[in-house]
Amino acid sequence: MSKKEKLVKAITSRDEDFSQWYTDIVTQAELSSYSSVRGCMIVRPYATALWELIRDDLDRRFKETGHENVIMPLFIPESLLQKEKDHVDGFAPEVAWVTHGGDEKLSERLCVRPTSEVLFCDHYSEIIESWRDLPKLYNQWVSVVRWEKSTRPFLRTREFFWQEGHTAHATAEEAIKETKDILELYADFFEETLAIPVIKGVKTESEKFAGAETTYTVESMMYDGKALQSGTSHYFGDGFAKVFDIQYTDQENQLRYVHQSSWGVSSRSIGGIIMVHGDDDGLVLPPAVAPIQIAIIPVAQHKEGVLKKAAELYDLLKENYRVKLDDSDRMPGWKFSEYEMKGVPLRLEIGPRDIENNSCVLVTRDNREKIIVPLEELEERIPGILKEYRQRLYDKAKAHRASHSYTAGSSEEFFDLLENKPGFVKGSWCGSANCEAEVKERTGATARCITNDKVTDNDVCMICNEAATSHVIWGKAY
RNA sequence: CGAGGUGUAGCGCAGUUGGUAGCGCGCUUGCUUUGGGAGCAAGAUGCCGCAGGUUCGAGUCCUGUCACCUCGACCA
Repeated sequence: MSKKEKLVKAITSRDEDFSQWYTDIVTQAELSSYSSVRGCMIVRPYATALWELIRDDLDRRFKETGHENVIMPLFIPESLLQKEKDHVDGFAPEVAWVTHGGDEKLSERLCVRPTSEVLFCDHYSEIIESWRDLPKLYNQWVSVVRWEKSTRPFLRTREFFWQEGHTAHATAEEAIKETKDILELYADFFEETLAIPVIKGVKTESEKFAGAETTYTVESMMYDGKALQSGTSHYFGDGFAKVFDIQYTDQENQLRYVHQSSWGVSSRSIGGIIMVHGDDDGLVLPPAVAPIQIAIIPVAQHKEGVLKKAAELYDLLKENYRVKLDDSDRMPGWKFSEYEMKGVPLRLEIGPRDIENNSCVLVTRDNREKIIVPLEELEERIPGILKEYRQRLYDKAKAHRASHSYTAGSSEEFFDLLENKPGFVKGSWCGSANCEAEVKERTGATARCITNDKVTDNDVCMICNEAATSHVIWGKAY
């Protein structure tokens, strides 16, 4: 079989039809299934394992930085949701309502949480009294519901899984520091753990979270050049505190409002992993979150000693890695394709020839390079091989982003790039919502984030030609 | 929620002017195979999305409805 020929015919080529490719991966790699509830997905065991690893990594980071997990109710009374105007305006159109308990109509309808700011605020108003109670660094791992019109597995579903951190601080400075620290935490998580390069920045007024003063974001670029908002961290100032009356007494016996932040990363990140790293043979998973890191495939397993040796290697490696020994009666070639489809970083082949040479064959998922390793070197070689593998994923994604990123020097160039080149376009902006809306109308692209690049006197708005106040990354988004 | 498309076996599909259900893959069992999705043989699997209607007779025609897909609008 030629190298160029697609090994797995079941997957549509990425370049031919990207969204069909995405759907194929999701079903073929057994990540999710459609459920009987429209817009909600079944997260299958493989994707659940992936999500658990993502969760564990983030959770460890949160706990290392002093955060505590809590669990808030699934429901929000309508009156509570109504309290903060911007917030309710932002979410009301897409909330699901519970109106009955059994046969009885509820005196007040309950919404299924689309996010939990108001629940945390309500709770904080009761438990915070003194400066000694601060800061409160809470997080929860839950699912939320937003009644989306059109849905796609992992990227947009009516119920999705996430963590939402909600913190309360004595001062604005402290809350802003928290907001930014979390942004850094998220960036590091995406880059190190998921090998996905991100751009950090601030959302524009029209793109920021409903009720926030400032929204920070990490944005990543998918293979098709579209952006995925991968994590957000919001600074609330004391806006919610004033509405929900969250006050504490400071060291001078003065009543003060707390300053708050909230931040979240969702199961959407799974969609990001698929669309950044995946290829025409299936998923490609970063080692840190791969449910199976090494797949051991015995070759000619009916021959004496093969399964025994494979089992020995399994026992050796399972101490430090998530290993799967596939001794099913499938053909070896079938197994190769199967674990490539599932994005397993490393395949270990062991057959009679290897046993004779006291070695085995390691194959890395991304480039399919075959490395023959003497068995006595196996344990010491694997960490380096996985490290280089992760680095290749990251470098490849970064190079792809670089080759699909542009800086517009003029208005014509700006609109031409956005209309004709998939990817990110950096362009200076005057700060007006009208100009932003015009870009969206003409090109479908939105302001992904404001960078902290310096603005000079020569920089003008790409839309209206007035003096620019910031540099913005523009792009079409999921 | 707008425009278009598709619903027939687990999956992908065929099914002619209306005449009573088929192919490929997968699944089960057995034998032979095993270094890139094996071969042969024997099996199993259907309220033709759902509800009405026309007809002696409907997968096929009509009406309604639901679901899914693609593209817009809205959004993590």
